[in-house]
Amino acid sequence: MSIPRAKQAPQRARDKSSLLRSHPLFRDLPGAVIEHLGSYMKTRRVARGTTIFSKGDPGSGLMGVLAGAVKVSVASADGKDIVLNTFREGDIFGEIALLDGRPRTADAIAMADCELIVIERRDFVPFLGSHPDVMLKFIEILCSRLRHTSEQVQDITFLNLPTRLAKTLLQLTAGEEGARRKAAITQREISQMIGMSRESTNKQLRAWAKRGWIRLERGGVGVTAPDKLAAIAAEGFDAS
Amino acid sequence: MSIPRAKQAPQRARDKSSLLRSHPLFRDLPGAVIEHLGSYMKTRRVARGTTIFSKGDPGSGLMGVLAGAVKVSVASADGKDIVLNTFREGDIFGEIALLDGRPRTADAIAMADCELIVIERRDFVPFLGSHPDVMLKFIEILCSRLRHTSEQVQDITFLNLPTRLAKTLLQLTAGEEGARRKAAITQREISQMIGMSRESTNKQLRAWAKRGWIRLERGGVGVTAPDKLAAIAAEGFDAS
DNA sequence: TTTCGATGGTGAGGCAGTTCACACAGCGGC
DNA sequence: GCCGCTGTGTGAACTGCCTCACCATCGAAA
Repeated sequence: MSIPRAKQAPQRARDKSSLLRSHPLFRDLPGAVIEHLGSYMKTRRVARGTTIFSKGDPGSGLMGVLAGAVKVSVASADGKDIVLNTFREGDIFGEIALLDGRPRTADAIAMADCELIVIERRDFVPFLGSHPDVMLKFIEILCSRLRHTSEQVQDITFLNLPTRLAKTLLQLTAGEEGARRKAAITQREISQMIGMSRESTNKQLRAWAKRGWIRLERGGVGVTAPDKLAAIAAEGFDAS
Repeated sequence: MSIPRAKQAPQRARDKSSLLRSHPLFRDLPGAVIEHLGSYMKTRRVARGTTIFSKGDPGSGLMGVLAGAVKVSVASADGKDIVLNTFREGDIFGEIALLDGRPRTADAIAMADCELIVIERRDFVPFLGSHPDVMLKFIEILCSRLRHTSEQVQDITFLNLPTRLAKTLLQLTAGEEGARRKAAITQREISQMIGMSRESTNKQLRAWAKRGWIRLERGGVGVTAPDKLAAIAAEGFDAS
């Protein structure tokens, strides 16, 4: 049984201004300002696999995820890929190019059918200049991104395959409980998130599946023994 | 012949308010504001090897380098170290904990005898709130940090030892020309910057020294053929 | 229905880099 | 002038992960 993907109509697609009102970035703003911003926003639907922006593009705007999931990754000369970050419903991304106006340094690709909002830099920057409180929120976001990326550097240099894989599986399925604890993602994408080869990743996944710690389906993974994975993620015990 | 280190009196130590006036972060501010900030600033001298702050510390302030050099690194459980960033004269660091008020996520260690300035968070945050232009500068800094750390992730996952080493040597000695092109740094520190073992790093360095591309001294490296290293850094050619 | 691309599964063999175990030289302190 | 620490140099053995070369299966498109 394979994991179903949102196809035509992404589920739980939320309204544009609903995202604005509920998002921590804008929650505290007066309604008139939200209206103002909303008028500058466009929405964009993209199918799974679509490239939303590419490395080297002039970084023109801020993106928000109304529905679906997006990965930000870079490709090496010889075809390898590494995922730098993933975003899902309610998240905002592409803020770096928005803020400093320099070209994008990575690709953004839809991991599922998505509905996105886009705010152009030329519309947003003037607004930002007159809203220091929003600037502060962006500073917070940038700080948390920096902490995240630093952690990724540490993980890559200090942890081995099983540890990184366990950690990533737990993150991917965080927030769900029991049998619902699953993620719709291909094994190739998982391998790119942990920076290992697809084959090695597959072998480790199978080993855990054999023990009943996870369930493998086409296009998805279910975590059945999060405690076992947590032990590996925390201690670095192998147990492959 | 070993590379001399600044001992008692760090060379070219600049005045506190001179740093402020000339630093891009504050350059455009009115003199009165600079005076105001200067009154909140303390200076701190630390010897090579001193821990300036540690992972887990409450992140209390912003640091600036008047003279010397600082590395920001993290240690793994089993004693390995990885350097996340290095700072030298005129640089500012520790801004993440300053801005979001969360604990430090890495250690800062003096790579040479240093003279630092410190501004406490409780003094700086109110100032920041009333100076949106300075907030914008910090946003720029954070963006460039993020780009730097992302590049580190890519380097670690895509490049091999010789390539990373060549790249790092060029960065370390950038700005100098000809025979002056050298860096005062131990091989252990280099190995921690590129995330490889000290032994492997040493072997690669020796191989290049034998070809006359670099000169090895106790506590330092001189680059004599930057073009050769650049070729390796760019193309990924080994030539070990 | 056939075909084809994307995904998942698996073993054999190779290699880059680690780990370990040294040895030796400079430099500061006493 | 000795001692001990830090920095460097080097080889042998080991190993985690990659690469390569397949095959099987599924789903969608033709």
